[in-house]
Amino acid sequence: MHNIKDIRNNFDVFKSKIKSRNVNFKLDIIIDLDLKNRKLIKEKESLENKKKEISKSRDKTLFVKSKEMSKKIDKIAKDQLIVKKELDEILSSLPNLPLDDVPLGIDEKSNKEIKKYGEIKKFDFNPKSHYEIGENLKMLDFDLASITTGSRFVFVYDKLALLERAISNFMIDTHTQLNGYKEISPPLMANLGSMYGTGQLPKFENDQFEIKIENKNERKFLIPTAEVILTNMVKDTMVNLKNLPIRVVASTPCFRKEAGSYGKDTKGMIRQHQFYKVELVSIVENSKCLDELERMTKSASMILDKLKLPYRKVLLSTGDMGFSAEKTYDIEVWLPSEKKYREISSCSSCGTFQARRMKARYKNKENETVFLGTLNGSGLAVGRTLISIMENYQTKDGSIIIPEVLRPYMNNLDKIQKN
RNA sequence: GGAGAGAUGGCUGAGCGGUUGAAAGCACCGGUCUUGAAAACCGGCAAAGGGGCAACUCUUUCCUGGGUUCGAAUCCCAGUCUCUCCGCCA
Repeated sequence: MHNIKDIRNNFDVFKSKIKSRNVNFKLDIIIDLDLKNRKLIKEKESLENKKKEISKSRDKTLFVKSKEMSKKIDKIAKDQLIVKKELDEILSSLPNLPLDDVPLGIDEKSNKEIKKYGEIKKFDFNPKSHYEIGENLKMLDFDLASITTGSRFVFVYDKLALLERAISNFMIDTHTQLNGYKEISPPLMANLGSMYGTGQLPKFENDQFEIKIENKNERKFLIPTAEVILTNMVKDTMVNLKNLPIRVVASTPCFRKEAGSYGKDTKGMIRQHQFYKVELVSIVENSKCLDELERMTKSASMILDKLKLPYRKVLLSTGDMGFSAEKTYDIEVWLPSEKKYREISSCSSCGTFQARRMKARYKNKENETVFLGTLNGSGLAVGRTLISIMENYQTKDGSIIIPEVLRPYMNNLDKIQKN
């Protein structure tokens, strides 16, 4: 959520930053609404003040007048509320402002590669896609999932299911033991307030799976990412400075409608309605967001280092960033079958953007109440990690070598092969 | 699902129609003392919004939304959440 005062004082900067995010919305209306809003507030408050005086005087002869004023106040308050609501609706649907070092661009083509890591393996055969490998092993079944559930779901069997579980456990252990994150097993549903807090609502409602609930005052959603729940752990709270930074990690299923991506990645496990993801969330003093972003990105990429998978770090452009982000690094892993890097993690600093929506604050050293900084990142997407292991560690006969760091998590199994 | 109890500032907790934005304690910040710290003592300390260059000032807020009243944290109605007991159940 944007601060109207900041917008007012720096409208041109605000305008150009929002524009850089490919929002075409006539922003000038914000100024109009703000002016109108403040005018009505002024009117209302002056009447309220007079009314208060009457009440304080306890002068019975003025009581009638006071009653009239109440009616007037009600009317103005109603008008004011309409204006305020319109203003808030606009402000809450505008994305965060990108930091100055974020490359300008309309999509991923403008992303800036920071660095490549690891070595791309040369195969002496034509590497297969993960879904070919999985189906040959009879350990992935997309057809069955489409019968029981629908498209973009999958059954994972046997040793491949074990591998998926191992990946998740390995990641959590790494983050808790080496990177200072605390493990959480959170609810997998979020209420309206939480969805708003992290920025999934109101703008991206049609990407969310909503749970049907009898009580229509109550809305619940399956989490599209654990970020929603983990970040909202500080919603409406005043965090004690000495408890910062807060670093938490959770492995959860994530649910997304993937509306608008019809025909994209329809084959395989790349883009599913349900997938596991290990999520990192940091809650920090707002001045420390950028340091924390570097730290978080390192924590995430450490996983790929340990798995010995080739990847690259990319700085996203203004057009490719998520709604709440002010700066985002993507980590992209090499997929031999596609002969390109694919996103496996996205680490974002949201600055105070989410904290404003959540009313999540702390008292700084000067004893002022200020908004927290929030960051989130995948550490990593489990499904896509599974894919990348299958593809990068495949052998000519269709088996999969288990990366060494995962073997302790798989009863020391070193290879998955056809039964 | 049935029966009760509750929701007040960062926290604990008083207040139950009119100088109550709200006692007290804790926490926090500043100071005195101390070689330093602790303790003790003194002082400060809610948020959001409006107006003002500023000092400052005004409005709103005691779970949420309605209502009664000149006036509501306090009274009435509806809802949400939390806790306790009973039932059912992983």
